[in-house]
Amino acid sequence: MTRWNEFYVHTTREVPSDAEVISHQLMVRAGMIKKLAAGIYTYLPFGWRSIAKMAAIVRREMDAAGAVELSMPAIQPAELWQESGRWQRYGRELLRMQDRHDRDFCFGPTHEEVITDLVRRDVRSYRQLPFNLYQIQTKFRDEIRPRFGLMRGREFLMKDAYSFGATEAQLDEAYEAMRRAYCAIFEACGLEYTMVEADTGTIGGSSSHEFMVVAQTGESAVVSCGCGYGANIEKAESRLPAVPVPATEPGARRTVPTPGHSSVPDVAAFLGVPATRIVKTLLYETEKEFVAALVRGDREINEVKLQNALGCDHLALASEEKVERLTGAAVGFAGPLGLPAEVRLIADESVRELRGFVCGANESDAHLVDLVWGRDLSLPPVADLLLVAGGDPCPRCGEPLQLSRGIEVGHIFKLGTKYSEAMRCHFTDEHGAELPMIMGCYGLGIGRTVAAAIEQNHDADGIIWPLPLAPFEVLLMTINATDEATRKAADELHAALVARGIEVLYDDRDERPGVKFKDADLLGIPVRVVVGGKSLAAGQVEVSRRRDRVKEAVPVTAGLEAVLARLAAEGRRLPG
RNA sequence: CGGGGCGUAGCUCAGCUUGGUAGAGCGCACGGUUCGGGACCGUGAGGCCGGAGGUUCAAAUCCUCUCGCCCCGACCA
Repeated sequence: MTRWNEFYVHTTREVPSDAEVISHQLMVRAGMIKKLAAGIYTYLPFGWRSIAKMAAIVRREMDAAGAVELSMPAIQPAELWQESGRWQRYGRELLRMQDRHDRDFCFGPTHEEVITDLVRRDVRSYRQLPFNLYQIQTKFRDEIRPRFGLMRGREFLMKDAYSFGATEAQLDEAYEAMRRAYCAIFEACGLEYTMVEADTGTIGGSSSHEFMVVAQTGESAVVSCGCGYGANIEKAESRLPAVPVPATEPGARRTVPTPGHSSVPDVAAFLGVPATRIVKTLLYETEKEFVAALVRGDREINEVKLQNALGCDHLALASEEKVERLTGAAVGFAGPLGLPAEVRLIADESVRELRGFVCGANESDAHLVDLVWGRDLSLPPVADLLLVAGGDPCPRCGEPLQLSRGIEVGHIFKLGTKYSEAMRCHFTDEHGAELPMIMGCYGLGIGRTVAAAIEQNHDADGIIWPLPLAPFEVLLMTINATDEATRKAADELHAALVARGIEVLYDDRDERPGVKFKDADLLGIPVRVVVGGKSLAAGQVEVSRRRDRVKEAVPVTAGLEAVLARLAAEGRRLPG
């Protein structure tokens, strides 16, 4: 029984100036969330109901997949993080604090350390494996730049699960069960989503997939293909068609002046060669060394791939001063030939087949032309460093790849033994051998999924909730709350709906109809019932769905059935 | 961390250049007229102009410091 006047919901007409994306704007306007500090939000009652719905769906599917719920501490001692090595490596994103005894703690951004510590104390034998533990909990990651409301908050709700097994096969099974559970969850939410291959990054591990809700405002770029291939842009591969090499044998290497032409398009135009025959040289700095990465002139470097190929923790483009010191030239004239020995060279596949190519001369206002690998310089170690672009051929079938954007709402990982080895989480197998457990971890952003649902389901007037995530199923409103007949009819219908187990928000405010209609559209509750006014005088109530706004007047006595029919059309299964 | 911007009523913002009694719209309270798509009229409440220091007869306004927030970039499970 929820009457608007007794509930705590405050809608606004104006959008706060910091809300950029539609889901953030609508969540604030609909009174779902309120910002307390950068990236930190209160979930107001209307928003919390939706979060709770999401959490319930996640619990249902996780339980069905055989995972077991627990709840771990949000505050974690530094020792565990020092043991896994992440106290140093995690960086500023880890919110650290000290207690009164000056002991170090952090607010958990994730729980691999805690769960591994827990399990190693309890589990000894292969006969106690496998299992999968999960929690829904508040995490904190001190993001450099929180934005977009719940989409990229610092404090956020996440479901995280951790599987432990004795064998690779058990890991594969747990991973597959999670994959299926995630599909079931996002389908249950009524979301349009895709699963893509993802980079495993510094977490390591053999396999990883991300679940993306398709949205223009998504922060992640993904490529996909009709054949079923899909990957995060950080991971995406392609088979680039070879560039035709010139028919004539390249002449001897020469240095040519290219005054003021430092960018690839400039140089290409100035020299009259296609960008595909230029080798672009980018200087990076890692925690260990300087790196020159080579890529074909028309393409970009994928820095995630480069970082993986180099095996470094930090990677950044070298500063202008450092580039000038290393190359002895202004920025824009770097090349692989004649760099100091301290600079490590690495090349993308795209430059391997080039002959007679152009590159910077490591001399201001000059480029080298007619270079040939093996003749003028040796080909550096080659790796896949390519940033895939839309239209590139699919690595599986060769058809053009589609580039789109998505919101990462779930991420599943095969961790392997990274943490169990570092933290000695061992078990004894049937032969008496002591082995590290094989782990998987499976994250799902609760609040982010709700935000993504709004991003995907709204119109100019407000939210259009998919029923499973809707804070309420039915909005019942009176046209004239002070009219006795209206109040009586609405009260009765309200009671009838509640008796059927329907979640109703009863807007009984003494407000002008326009205000209540606008609020109803903004809140986006799937089914609306309007009682009062002319229709009630004719013995009718008006029933409609937020999704299509097709209004139908039905006799008061048929109001309940009309609402139930619309709920059924929204996918509600009704008891009895 | 680099660059840019903003802190004035609950919200959105003017006022600052050129120092001189604190403003508008929305929201809120009260009265009246209204009443099926964010009504209208009237009255009213509500501010240490983010904070600290300085200049000045006088500071929202000028100067210094500081805190918070936002945008772009770098970074990122």
